[in-house]
Amino acid sequence: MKKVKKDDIQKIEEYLWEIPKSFREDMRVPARILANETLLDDILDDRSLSQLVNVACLPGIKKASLVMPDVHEGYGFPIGGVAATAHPEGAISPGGIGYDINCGVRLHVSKLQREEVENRLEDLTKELNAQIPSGMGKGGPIKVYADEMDEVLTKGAEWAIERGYGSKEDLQFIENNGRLPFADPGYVSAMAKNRGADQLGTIGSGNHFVEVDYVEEIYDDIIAQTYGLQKGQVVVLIHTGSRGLGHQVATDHIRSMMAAMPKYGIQLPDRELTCVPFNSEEGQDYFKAMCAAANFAWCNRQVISGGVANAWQTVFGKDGGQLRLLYDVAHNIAKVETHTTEDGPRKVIVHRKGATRAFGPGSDELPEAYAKAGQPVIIPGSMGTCSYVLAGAPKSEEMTFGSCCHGAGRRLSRTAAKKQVNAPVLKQELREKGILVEGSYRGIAEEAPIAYKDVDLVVDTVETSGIAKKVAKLKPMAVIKG
DNA sequence: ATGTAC
Repeated sequence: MKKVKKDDIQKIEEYLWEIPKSFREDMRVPARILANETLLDDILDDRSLSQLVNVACLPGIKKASLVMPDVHEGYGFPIGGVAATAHPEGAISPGGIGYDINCGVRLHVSKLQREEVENRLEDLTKELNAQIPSGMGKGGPIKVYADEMDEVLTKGAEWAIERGYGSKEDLQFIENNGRLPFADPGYVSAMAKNRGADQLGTIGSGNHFVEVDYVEEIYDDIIAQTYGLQKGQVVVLIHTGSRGLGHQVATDHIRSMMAAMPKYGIQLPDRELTCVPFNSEEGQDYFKAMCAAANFAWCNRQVISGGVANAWQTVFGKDGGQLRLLYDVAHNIAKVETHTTEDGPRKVIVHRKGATRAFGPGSDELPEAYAKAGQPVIIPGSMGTCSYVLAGAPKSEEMTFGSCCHGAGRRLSRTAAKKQVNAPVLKQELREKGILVEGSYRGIAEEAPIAYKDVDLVVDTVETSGIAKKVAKLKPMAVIKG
């Protein structure tokens, strides 16, 4: 396969680069990279750009194959990628969504200030760790079987709210109100349901976490006020997805799609791009299952919010107040949306893999309270650095199908990170910086700050590109990991 | 990411 070299990439505007369609004859659209030169140079040596070019070959892809500045290699598609295909006959590809269907983040805001929480940080960390199971394969206190699981898969976050995890007001602050209507549990295998049966309310491992932060800086006073963020305020960030259930949904449907592909005469440069027409039987089966797994993930994050609230109340009592949900947004998902393409406005299937929806002001997908501000875009950084709250801006519609980056983005593989990092030492270093970390040494090593790109650089790139606006910077105080 | 490899 022809490797992408710097000479093959044209700069088309500040922080926007293009690999033209002429680069390889199987490309159907150009490939575009949102990055500054430093971030671009970092990805020339790995497979990110080859994968980006491969995605440009998908049947029905519109306008361009895109990557955000936090891009890195993934299964078939790069992580940090966006691909929109023609609805209804264009491709749907599980690799464009990822194994962790509806991996996403939610942010809660507390009424407490940094100083008030700092005094009790040890206790709070212990309590969060006790309330929220983490780690590979770890189960939680709730068990959902048979009909009840089908209800979770259909209702999403609402299922948890009905059982006392959070309140009805939360729903409007979740992307799609925490429920995709096309979910059909009938397309989720018994094995997938079984793997998820005891995993509601658990964070899993890898980059998943529950983190306590304080607002270190406000960049946009008006939007911050709209979102209810103030300097010094303590917030809680939750990052997890659909656990073993979503993973099994991806596994099952990738397998059946691979078998079905010849029937549709689809040929692709990489078998990991497996896809079928969205409106084919296999495409619809996967889509319904993917929506169900997405609902499971929203339910999972909602149950975790309940665990966080319990820990909060235990440590701070009634005076600690509530943890209002600021927003919950997915970054591994496919959606049918209307966007402007080379055909004008039309329906497309937007694959976001390690990319966050970032709708600008005026979108009717936003809660009323945020209509003028734009959608909150939550960007978790790495463990010891910082995270950001951004607001979706108008240019995201023009440039990225209403999408933005999803984090700092890996620069080292998990294995490379483990080789370079001494976890006990890192844990102690972070403690000396005032950051308490609970998690396995393996998890801590794999997620070390050195394993990630510079989140400040990533965020500056998306802001300069105009797809999102900086609202606030969050500094970690305590992290619970798998 | 993931009962860390069909």
